[in-house]
Amino acid sequence: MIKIAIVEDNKIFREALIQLINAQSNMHLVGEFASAEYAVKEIPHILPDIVIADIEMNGMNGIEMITILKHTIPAIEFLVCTIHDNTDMVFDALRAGACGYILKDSGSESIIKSIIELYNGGAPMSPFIAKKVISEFSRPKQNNFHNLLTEREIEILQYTAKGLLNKEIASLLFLSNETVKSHLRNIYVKLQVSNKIEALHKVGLL
Amino acid sequence: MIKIAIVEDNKIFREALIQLINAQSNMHLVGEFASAEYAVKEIPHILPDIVIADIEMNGMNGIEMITILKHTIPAIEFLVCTIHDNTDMVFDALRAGACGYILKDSGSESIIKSIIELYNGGAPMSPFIAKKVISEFSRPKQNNFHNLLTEREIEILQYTAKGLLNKEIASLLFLSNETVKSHLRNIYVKLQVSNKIEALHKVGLL
DNA sequence: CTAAATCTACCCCAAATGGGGTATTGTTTG
DNA sequence: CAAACAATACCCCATTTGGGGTAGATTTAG
Repeated sequence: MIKIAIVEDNKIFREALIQLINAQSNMHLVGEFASAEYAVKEIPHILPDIVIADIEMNGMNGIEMITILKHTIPAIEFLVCTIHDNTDMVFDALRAGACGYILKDSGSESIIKSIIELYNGGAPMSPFIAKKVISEFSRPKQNNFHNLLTEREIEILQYTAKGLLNKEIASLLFLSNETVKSHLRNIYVKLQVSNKIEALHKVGLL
Repeated sequence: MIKIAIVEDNKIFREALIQLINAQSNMHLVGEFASAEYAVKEIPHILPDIVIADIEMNGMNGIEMITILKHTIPAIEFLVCTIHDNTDMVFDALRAGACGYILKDSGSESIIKSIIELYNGGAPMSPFIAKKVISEFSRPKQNNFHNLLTEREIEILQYTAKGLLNKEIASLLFLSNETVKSHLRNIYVKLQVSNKIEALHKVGLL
């Protein structure tokens, strides 16, 4: 029996979800909330296995709610169910601790399947969301600054990112410290920054 | 008609995959390779839509192969199909440019479904793999250094991570530069490092 | 071939950072 | 309450970094 709570401020969608859950023999609805504030207060007492959460809500949003609840009771799994597939929102939700992210237009069977997958330790996502998430890993590889920076400059930035001092990089590459410094200065001009950490930010190494 | 190539050094599994693909009306097998070296040479000429790749192979492994081919022809999508669900291997594959990662014991239907999902722009993964990937995003949140560093120290490290100078942090927080420096020195001692970038590494902000 | 870009390396100097102290003021906790 | 911790802020001094040049050697591109 999977204990489920729903946090959704849209009444129509909330009612639909409730009906859907109640129709399942292996699920039990233990709470329904129309606001994140209310959910944050009550969920610690009812301890559901899974919380189905909307993100865009009046007052406290779903991300903040997940952050708080996940911190209080890490065992609860969150299935974000929203109309938005905005990239930032997806990653904010995942960082907050959500393990599933599906879109509201997914259809009933899909939602049920997602709940079960989540309960079994999986991470259900819409294919489109999954692709976004996966792409995040290969993104840093094909970066854009390869046009701007030379091979040597990138090499030196990479060692810089590891926390090495200029002189350490210099001995590694059999260069003078001054040469490493020269490269760094050229990098700063190209990236329009003025220190190592800013440079690492620009090229996505930070 | 989905054009598929297979790279797999295990003959039995390769034959099984070939039979499976050939049995599908909407798929067309355009190449089968028993080694990554051979695949790297030939695949650029046959231009499949999807390459089903093993990772553990004699000679060049699947990761290197994907890295090379993805770099040459970014349009090809890779479905990694392996017996290993080792964390490092999964992330290496994703970083190399694979968009799907399923286990060999997934079953025929599951493999077919994954190919179709990949072809449609999704990112098919075994639930267990998906969970690993998703967890990677929330991992940095529940870090261990909250016991070691004070609130103020974490705050200062966070501004440091943004590339701010000590004096900029000082004015932001209405402190003296010397105070910021003091905090940083205490941080260095606690983390056993000796500069900002190393410190950011230790706490996972880099 | 000439021009541009890259890699190398030096100069000087100022600013920022790191490492060693010490000290005052609260706050927390055993 | 005393001890420990946290936050603030100063001292001195060495090292590192950043910003400005210049310049030779090589490689690349027009």
